[in-house]
Parts: sequence; structure tokens; C-alpha cells
Amino acid sequence: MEEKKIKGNFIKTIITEDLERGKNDGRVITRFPPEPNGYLHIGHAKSICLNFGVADEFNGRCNLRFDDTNPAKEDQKYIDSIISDVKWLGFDWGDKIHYASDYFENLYDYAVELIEKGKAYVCTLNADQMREYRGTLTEPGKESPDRNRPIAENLDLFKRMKNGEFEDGAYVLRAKIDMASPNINMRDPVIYRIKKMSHPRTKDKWCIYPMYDFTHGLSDALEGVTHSLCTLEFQDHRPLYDWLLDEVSAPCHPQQIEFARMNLNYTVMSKRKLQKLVEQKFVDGWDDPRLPTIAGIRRRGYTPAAIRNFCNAIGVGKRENRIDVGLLENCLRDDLNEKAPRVMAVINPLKVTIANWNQENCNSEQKNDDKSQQETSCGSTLKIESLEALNHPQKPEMGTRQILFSKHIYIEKEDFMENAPKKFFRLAPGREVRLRYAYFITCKEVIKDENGEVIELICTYDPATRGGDSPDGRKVKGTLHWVSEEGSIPATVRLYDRLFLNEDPEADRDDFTENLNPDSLVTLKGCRVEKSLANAEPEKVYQFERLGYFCADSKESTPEHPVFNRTVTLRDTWAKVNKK
RNA sequence: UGGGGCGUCGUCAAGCGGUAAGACACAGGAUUUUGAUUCCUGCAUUCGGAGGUUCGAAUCCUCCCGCCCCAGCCA
Repeated sequence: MEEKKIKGNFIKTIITEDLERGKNDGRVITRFPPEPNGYLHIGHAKSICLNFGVADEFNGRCNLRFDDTNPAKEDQKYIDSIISDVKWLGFDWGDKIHYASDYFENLYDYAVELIEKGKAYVCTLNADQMREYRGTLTEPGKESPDRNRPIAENLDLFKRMKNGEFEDGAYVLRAKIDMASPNINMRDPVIYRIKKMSHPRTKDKWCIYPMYDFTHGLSDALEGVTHSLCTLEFQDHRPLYDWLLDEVSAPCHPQQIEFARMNLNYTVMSKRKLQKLVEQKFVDGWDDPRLPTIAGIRRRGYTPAAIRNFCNAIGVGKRENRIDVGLLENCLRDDLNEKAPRVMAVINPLKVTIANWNQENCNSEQKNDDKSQQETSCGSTLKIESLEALNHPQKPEMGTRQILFSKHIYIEKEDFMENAPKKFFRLAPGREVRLRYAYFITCKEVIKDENGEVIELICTYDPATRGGDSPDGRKVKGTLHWVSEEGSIPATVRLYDRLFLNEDPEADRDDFTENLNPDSLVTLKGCRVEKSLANAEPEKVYQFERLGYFCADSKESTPEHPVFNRTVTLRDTWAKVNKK
């Protein structure tokens, strides 16, 4: 992969030390273990990049494993979308996708083993009673009346739970640890519950399902995982993770290491909040380009490489953090600046008529220019000239393309100002600017409508500046992008901005949706884009020169009605200076 | 007020007893047919606070302060 080496972090330090001590015979196996109950977001990308990245760097392996132990919440559609997202990010998990449900049989056997050792028992306490017996943060819990049920009875009951003899909630299997533990996770945690429910993969085979704590560590062990990386909130579960692995005849004892999850400013990351935005239609589905979901940022035009570089740039630690989206955008621009072909588009068109562009020019210019001779149409009406433009000024190998110039063109409304300050390097009455790859033009006349709004500019061009260079060495401060009537097609452009007004969407309000940015999506209908963009491939990002990076929308763009999403703007120091 | 974590530049983050990396942001300047890119330059005498150990501490010890997580038959 093209990105730089992953920089040092505490996890790599641990692994390096393990390797030096000869632990795990030099193997490094990690896993990415999503529960298929939602869509992946950029926070997951951090975990994915970490797990796959570390495995890759130490010549190990990373398993993609679905933690599918709760059929009440899980669904095949999530499995499918997660697979597609991880693949899109560019990671490879070999030939096998793992599922915790593949281990249900082994897990059941481990549970029986625990019961036989007197380390687990079937409990009849219901949920409310269980809560009561658990105690509080400061007081120890009470032992369940079933805690000392004879082993044989536990074995029998557990088997009957499995056989479907009892209703949901009638019994649970609990590990027998310590009801007085200061760590609540060790107060005889439930490890199996009855759920008479069909599972996306095992269908109706099981009516008891193992809990996360019981499943996770043992699945890790079954896969030979050496380093089990998870987020901070599982730190309190580690003693249970270790206890289980020690009490049961597991093939190995993986090491759980916790790291801080990523938070991004101006957005939300929790499943619950994302779901609210989607369900209450604040956004248009899980792949809305404003969302931090993988599907969303992909549709927005983000590239896998940009996300990988970003995940590498933010590092891995154990502190709470809120990363500046600016860093993400910067990683994106870095990647896009390299790869995106340049093109011209005018999103707020202002008509410009070139007064001295006429039939006569046609004859005089044709003599000494092959291209214009071939492609110029000197029909009965007006001349259309074809000019050469670079697809990437810094990368000649990306080639050139022809763009059409004619009497009627469009420039950006923003690029004209009637009473312009000296620092405004663009068009104003009497001022001369360069039209990129075309000619120098001078503004001669401003036409307004009845409301006083500028609707058209009459300019003259200098034929000697063809291509944008002036033979007399005359300088011009501004270069504008443009598009001609004949060389462009209409398009819709959607301008996306941050979803929230506050860095922390939670701030100041009871309901985070009150902090939503009302201008997070601005749809522009009357835009004009270079003709070549009619068949732009969805998700392929172009730089619209001087505006930003854009890609055709994968869902709504058609050759008849192109729709472009703004991926990210260009850095704009003028806008910044102008604001001051 | 039980337990588990965390506190180094505006935001991330290296550092692991030898005298504060890097990235983004920010501020200047150069080049530029994108006010883009690129390129220079600057940006923590100080590591949550106070003591202590040491020739020497962000790194070791003590106390204090602040923030996060845990009482699902969720993961």
C-alpha cells in the first residue's frame, strides 16, 4: 500500500516485546469483530486499519469475524454491507470469513466443561431479581439461591435449555465467580440465555445463545488470535476474559489490549445517534454523503487511501479524543490532489459575451494552428474554437483534453465584483483577467436586470493571448475558470458542509439534532460542467478547478441529468482573508 | 464515597532517567495560467498541580486535582 509506515504506538510496542520474548512462537494474529447490527462508520475504520495494519506489519493475519451472538438485533444485510465496506477500504482477510456462530458447538461444550468443574450454574432469577442480587457500585451483591445447585442438575437443566424445553427468560447459565467482586462483571455474569429465535446463519438450530463475554475470548482462542484489540470500555471485562480462558481447556490464551475509540468533531458516531438521524429523516439514508458512515463518505467521494492515511495519522492511544475533521479533509485533499483529473465547471454561472469574437477571427486564426483548423466550426454563425487543457498541471503524464471556447461563455458569479477592492484579483469593470487555457479578457460593460442584479458581462478578448500567455509579457493577477455555452452541459451540484454547527453536537442542547447545520446540503440546479463530464463514472473524483473536488453521485446521476457531490473544497486562503 | 482507565502545544501524538519528535491548525515569506499544489521560516525553557529521590525527572516515589468507563438475560 502506498501509505507510509504505521507510526509507533503502545500496541506495537507490546507486540514487539512479545515477539522479542518469543511469545506465541512469533505469530501475530488479530481480528476485526463487528456485530452485524448496524453499518460501519469511520470509527470502525480506525479499528480496521489498526487490526489489519498491525497484522500486516508483523507478517501476521487478521480475521474478519462477525460476533453474531444476538439474533434479536442482527441481520444478514448488515453482514453484507460490512463485508463490502471492509473490502472497499482495501483490506484482505484471506479466504475465510469467520463467525462466532460457527463456534456455537464448541462454545456449548466449554459451557458444559465449566458446569462440570462447578464453575457455572443454571439460575432461575429473573432480570429484575438479578439486578437486585447484583448489588451496586459500592455494595457487594448477594448470592443467587441457585448458586449451589448440584452439578448434575445444572447439566440436566442446561441441556434442557438447549433442547428448547423452557421459555425465554426462564433460566440463564451463569459463571460462578464472586458476587462480592468490586468489578461488577465478575459477579456471576450470565453466559448463556434462552432466545427462541431464528439466527441469520444457524437458523433454528439453537434456542440458547452465548453472551458476548463468553463468546468473544473463546472465539479468539479458537482462531489462535494472539492480540485481541478492543475499545476502552472493555477494560473492566478483561478479568472475565482471562478467567474464562483459564477455566476452560482453550487452545491458547490471547491477550486483550484496549485502545481509545475515535471521535470526530462536527459529527456523531454512535449507532444510536446515527440511527436517529436516518430514521427521523434528518439525512437521506445510511449512505447520505454527510454521514460519517463508510457508505456515506464513499458516496461523498472519499478514497480508501485517504481514510487509511487518516487512521494512521491520528495514532492510537488510550485517551479520550476528538479529532479535528480538518485533519480528515486534509488527508483527503492530499490523496485527491495526486489522483484527481482537473476539469472546469461553473456552479453559479454568470453569462459573459465576448464582443469582439466574430466570424473574422476564424479566418485569420486558422492559418497557423492545426487543431483549431480541424475543430473550428466556421459555419454560418459563430466560431467555436478548441483549446488544449492539461488534465493535471503537475502530472503531464495524465494528458490533455480539448475544451471549447466561443462567443458566449460562463464564469462564476463570485468572480465578478462591480466595486472591487485592489486585492480582488478577479473580474471587475475595466479589469483584465485570464480565462484558464484560453484568453485574456477585459470587462467592458455590465448588464443588469430591473432589480439591479448583474446578469451579463460584455468583455473583449485579446487574440494574441491564446492559451493564456501574453506575448508582450503583460501580467494579469487573476485566472478564472470558465465554460462555454457549446462546451458545457447543465448539471446539478450538491454542496455538502459539516452536519453540525458545534464541534461537539452534544453541547448546549438537550437534543443533539437541534445543533444540526441547516446548510449542510445546498443543492445548485443551474450549473454548467465541461461536456466530457456527461459520462463521469460514479464515485470517480474530479477537481473542478478553483472550486474543489467533486464526483458523480452513485445513486442519482445519469448522463441526461448529471448530479455531482462536492467531496471537499480546495483550501481557500482568499475566503479566509476575505472574512477578516 | 467500590472498581477500572486517562491527563505532554489549539487538535491528535512520540517520548520509557540524560535535558520536549512529527502531523494538522496557526503566522510570515518564495514560486505559481487553480488566491490550489509545492517550497522555505516561525510556533511547548515545558509535560494537570504540589512535594520528594537523583549530578540529572515528562519519565521513579508520595499526596492532591480534573476527566472518562462500569450496576443489559447488548456488544
